[in-house]
Amino acid sequence: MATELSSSLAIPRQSLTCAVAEKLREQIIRGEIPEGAQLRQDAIANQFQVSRIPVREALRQLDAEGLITIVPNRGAVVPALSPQDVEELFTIRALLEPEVLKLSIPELTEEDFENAESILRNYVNELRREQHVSAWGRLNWDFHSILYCRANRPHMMSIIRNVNAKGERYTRLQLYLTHGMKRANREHHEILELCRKREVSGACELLREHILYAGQSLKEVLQQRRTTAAAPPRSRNRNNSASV
Amino acid sequence: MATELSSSLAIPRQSLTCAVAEKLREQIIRGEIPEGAQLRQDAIANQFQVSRIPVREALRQLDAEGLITIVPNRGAVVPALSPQDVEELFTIRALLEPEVLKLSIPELTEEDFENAESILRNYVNELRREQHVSAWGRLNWDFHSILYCRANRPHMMSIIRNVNAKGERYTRLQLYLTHGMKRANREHHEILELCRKREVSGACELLREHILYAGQSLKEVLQQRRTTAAAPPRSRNRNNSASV
DNA sequence: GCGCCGTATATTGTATCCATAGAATGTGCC
DNA sequence: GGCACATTCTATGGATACAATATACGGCGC
Repeated sequence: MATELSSSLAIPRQSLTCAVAEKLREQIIRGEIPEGAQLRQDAIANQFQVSRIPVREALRQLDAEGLITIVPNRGAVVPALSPQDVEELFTIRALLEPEVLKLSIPELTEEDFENAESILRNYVNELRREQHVSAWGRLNWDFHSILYCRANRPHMMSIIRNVNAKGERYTRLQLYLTHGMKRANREHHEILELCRKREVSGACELLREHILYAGQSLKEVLQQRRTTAAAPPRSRNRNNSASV
Repeated sequence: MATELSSSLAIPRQSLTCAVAEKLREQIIRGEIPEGAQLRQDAIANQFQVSRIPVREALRQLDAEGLITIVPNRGAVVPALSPQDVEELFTIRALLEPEVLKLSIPELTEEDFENAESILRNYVNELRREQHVSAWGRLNWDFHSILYCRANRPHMMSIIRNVNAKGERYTRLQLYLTHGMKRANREHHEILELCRKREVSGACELLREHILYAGQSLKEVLQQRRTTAAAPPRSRNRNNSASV
């Protein structure tokens, strides 16, 4: 779906900066680089076998995207989002995405529906093997973005993609910790069905609720986790998944 | 009002990259760097008396913000926005800004109102001397952002600021070409009055119409200009401000 | 124990050099 | 004369070395 390399022509072989930014973005989204982690220019340059120039440019780019925070003279870190931050991100999604869906539904093609269904099947497959948690987030985004693509609103899509990227670490958390996968899957099927029937307002409203529910339950998870984390370190060193 | 050097404390003296990005951003927004203009690294580096590295990083940053477009191996250009693009930007504003205003109104203080009024007074002053067209855009944004600031929604504010920045060149055009200043000024006063009365829904609805109207009239201006521009270059070389 | 100072590390910025992609230019051929 | 192709030129993309600076850390004296 996102492999536009398939076409043999038009291969403007992206710059190293873009490649590094993409790799880092993915690592951050997938949680391989945890919250609060410092991003050392030298380490990254070594890891990708490039000089520090592309790395520095990539970091500036990710900073502008809001995925990392560059504090002057102290380097870049992956910011930890507060429950309020997360709620805000989901509120933004709940505002923008139904609007785009509304514009997109009338233009969706049968091929789009099939692609979306194919993703949902993958979703179910991945649901059984929990080790691929990071794949969930990607499939989640792929599903949503397919439904939006026909709206032909590049600026909105760019914003939505960015907001999703910022929150995707947490989306995965919500899917994982609250067993939200099944509910998400059911809602995805319902939304897709409504799109097929071209029931615009119904689909948009359900999408909105779908996003708001995820945001709300995630916020609760985060607040709970925060209070337990803030509590005195009882002997219970639970099987913590902090580094995931 | 942006001279935060005044405060003796908290002077994290921004990096050169940030300074260059800020200067370029301002030049682009003010239209001093026109649409389609190439941004040469060497030229910029010379202009600001810095090496190319901070310039390159600043360009990446502006690219991520969507203010410029970097084409691999061909450098950065200021993209020309189509009427559809402009309409989309204003649609986004019309969606987000009333939402933020809704959250902000209950928290607005008397001081905020006075600041907003002060800006509106400046607005009227600048209205008389048309040479300061570039100041209009800034005052416009300042007024709007003051009304939103109490919503305490950093992510939304960041998006709104960015969308405004992308469209501000055109906002100025609208204010200038359609004599929209007077109408904008009147609507601003009305919005402010409704905020004072804490009439949330009224203020938000008026704000939404205010934005949509500006977008619509601007779109018409652009379409008209496009068709006339495509027409043979009549002798009319009006007191053009194209290079401003 | 507390504060001060020096060192180590990482970022920030400069200068220089090289490779290469695009564009412009020039040349030859039909 | 116009078009295809080769050459040249310019600006970007990237590497490397080096200087400057700010932060963090550790030890030292009081």
